[in-house]
Amino acid sequence: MNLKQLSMHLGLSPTTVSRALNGYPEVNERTRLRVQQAADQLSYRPNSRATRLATGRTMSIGHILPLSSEHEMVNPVFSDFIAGAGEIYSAAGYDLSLSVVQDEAETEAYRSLAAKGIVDGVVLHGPRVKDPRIELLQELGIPFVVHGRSSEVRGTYNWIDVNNRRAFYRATELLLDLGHRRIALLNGLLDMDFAFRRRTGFLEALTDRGVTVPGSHVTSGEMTENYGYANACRLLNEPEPPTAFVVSSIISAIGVRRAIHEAGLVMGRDLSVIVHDDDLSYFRNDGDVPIFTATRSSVREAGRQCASILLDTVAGERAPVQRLLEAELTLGQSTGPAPAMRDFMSNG
Amino acid sequence: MNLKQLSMHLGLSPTTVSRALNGYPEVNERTRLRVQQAADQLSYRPNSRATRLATGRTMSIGHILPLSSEHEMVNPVFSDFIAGAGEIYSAAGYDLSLSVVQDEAETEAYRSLAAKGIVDGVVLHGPRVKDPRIELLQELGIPFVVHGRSSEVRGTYNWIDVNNRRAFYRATELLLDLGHRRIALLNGLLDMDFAFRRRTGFLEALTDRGVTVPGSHVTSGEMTENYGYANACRLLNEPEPPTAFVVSSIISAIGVRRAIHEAGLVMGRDLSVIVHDDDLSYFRNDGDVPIFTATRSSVREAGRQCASILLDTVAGERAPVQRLLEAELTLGQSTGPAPAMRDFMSNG
DNA sequence: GAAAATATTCAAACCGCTTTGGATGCGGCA
DNA sequence: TGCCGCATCCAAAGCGGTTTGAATATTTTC
Repeated sequence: MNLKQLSMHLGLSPTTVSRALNGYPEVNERTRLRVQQAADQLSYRPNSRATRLATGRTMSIGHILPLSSEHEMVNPVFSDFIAGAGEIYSAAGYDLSLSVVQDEAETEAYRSLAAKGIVDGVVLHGPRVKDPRIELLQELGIPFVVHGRSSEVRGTYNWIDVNNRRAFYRATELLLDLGHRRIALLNGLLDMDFAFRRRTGFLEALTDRGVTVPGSHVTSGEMTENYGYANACRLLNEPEPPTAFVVSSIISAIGVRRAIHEAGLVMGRDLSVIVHDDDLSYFRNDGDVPIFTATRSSVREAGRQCASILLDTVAGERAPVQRLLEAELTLGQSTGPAPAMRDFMSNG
Repeated sequence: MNLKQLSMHLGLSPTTVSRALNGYPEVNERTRLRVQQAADQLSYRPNSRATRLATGRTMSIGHILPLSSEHEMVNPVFSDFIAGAGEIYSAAGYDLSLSVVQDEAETEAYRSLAAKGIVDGVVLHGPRVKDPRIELLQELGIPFVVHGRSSEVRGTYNWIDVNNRRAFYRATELLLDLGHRRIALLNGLLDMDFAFRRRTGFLEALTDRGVTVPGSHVTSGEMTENYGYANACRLLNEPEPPTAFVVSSIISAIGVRRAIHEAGLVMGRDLSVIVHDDDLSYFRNDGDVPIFTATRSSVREAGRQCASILLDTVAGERAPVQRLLEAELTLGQSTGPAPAMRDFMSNG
């Protein structure tokens, strides 16, 4: 059932039927009703290939999921982000077009998305500290929004980010307040903007209190469980091991917990851990007292907000939106006073 | 730059240019070269909206990510699956169109995908024991492939599945061989086909050895970390707690491990755990001796295979493909002889 | 009651590509 | 020389919608 058939069936011109269904004012209300009913009954749905060609818009948003050839990890945050964004897209009648791309081909992927006209806008994931893709997208003139931002890129563009610096500043501060002085950071890859900012927050908090930590206590890598485990093991075996960890991902934190247990220690008593919690749906760090003390910010909500910003931009909204979400610092079971201080307190 | 402009620039007709670029034989080799070069140089890319309308094919595959309103979890396996499938799609020049849909709207989503012609084929995720979507897709006549299968749906269709029954049979068997008699199953939601089959395998192994377990030891739910934790806690507090767990997901198994630790017990000594390991990229259960003894089957590889089966089907391949992947049973640190047997052995 | 204004409908052009059904030109063959 | 076949190219008709510009009803206005 296509438009022509439907219009013949109704004894109307395609023009009128099209207008009736798309809510244009220049069609009689009674006619519109008749058309609407016939369309419902015959379950007519406009062929979107044709609509897209005619309107020049695709009603779909592109996401690029880069797969690094060296690091085999898929961003574990991706599916929850997509779930959030997808809600908004569906509600607005948009599709989501996902391209999985080897990262060396990413530039080409954007170029091609733009030129072939398969999307109306793009969400940029995992921005680097200096991310050339932003300028590329600007140059290509596609509406876009960045999930995160790129510290070393000038100019304004849409982005939405967690206040990573402040979150990690506060997390570190809390540990310092609890008496910890040897604090380690298990961070993401440093070329990622979020990791860079988290480290900045971490280091600033230490500096502001006049605390220094050895370089070996500040690590970065891909945030798998194994990464957390391996680094925690290494650090716990140092002559002067840290008494607290700040961990960039709950997944790595699980590895840290494993290392702590294996060392015969107790998390929250012998060692404190603060994680950044993206509020992933399969690992809810909630409950009466959450497992981990955490800086929490819902990645799903970020997805929702990204999507609506982008849809506004696609619809012609001019001024770029820059939105900084504050993470809440929630206390869980994984933090406590530094051992030394605890001894001091119980001795005194 | 569109086809018309390019053809004028070359002094050729659109027909010839189109044919030259698409490799049709009725164009002079010298001309083809000239066209090819001009296209490259001017970086002409056919507008895919137009191509899609003209050819009637979209070169894109649909995936539907159902979001349940009651269960808020996003399938944690999804992103790795997509990563695998996406590799194949990119290589074949296909896009991936993702719809995030509240599950009560899923039927409508398929209908609409088909009628509006936005995809050439569909991958069905998370099939139920009796899944009406399969018949729907057959009725709609869209090429599709199921990741998993639906036990109570007759007729043949493309599917690719892990041999869940056998995997769990073998896992249970191993535990029985190790002397365990009180074995609990922490399974996924029972209307999911994979969970149903896993339970079958589990129960069959017990029956074959004449072992019975109380109903409370066979649980099902959404496989979050909390689910594993809560149920393990409950079971460990029973008067006759299980000595071993079979767990359907590595994420839930992490919760189980947490419960075991909190109970002051040691996994692999006091309690054995076998998990099904989908080989997720952020939680590699490998290393010299993997953390968990596991039935392992890569979901990424399943994604690849699903994708190629579907592309073949879209290309006109007639016979439905049914492929059963065997999971490998890999020994890790989480299993050991049943405590009673250990005592027996050390006493003897 | 006629002219003007407004409401309603339609024919046809268009979006940018593919593809059908010729055209055109050229060499080979009888 | 005339005809045929082949290689090469092209005009035009789709694909199935939207949108412009104009035509036809229907009211409104005086």
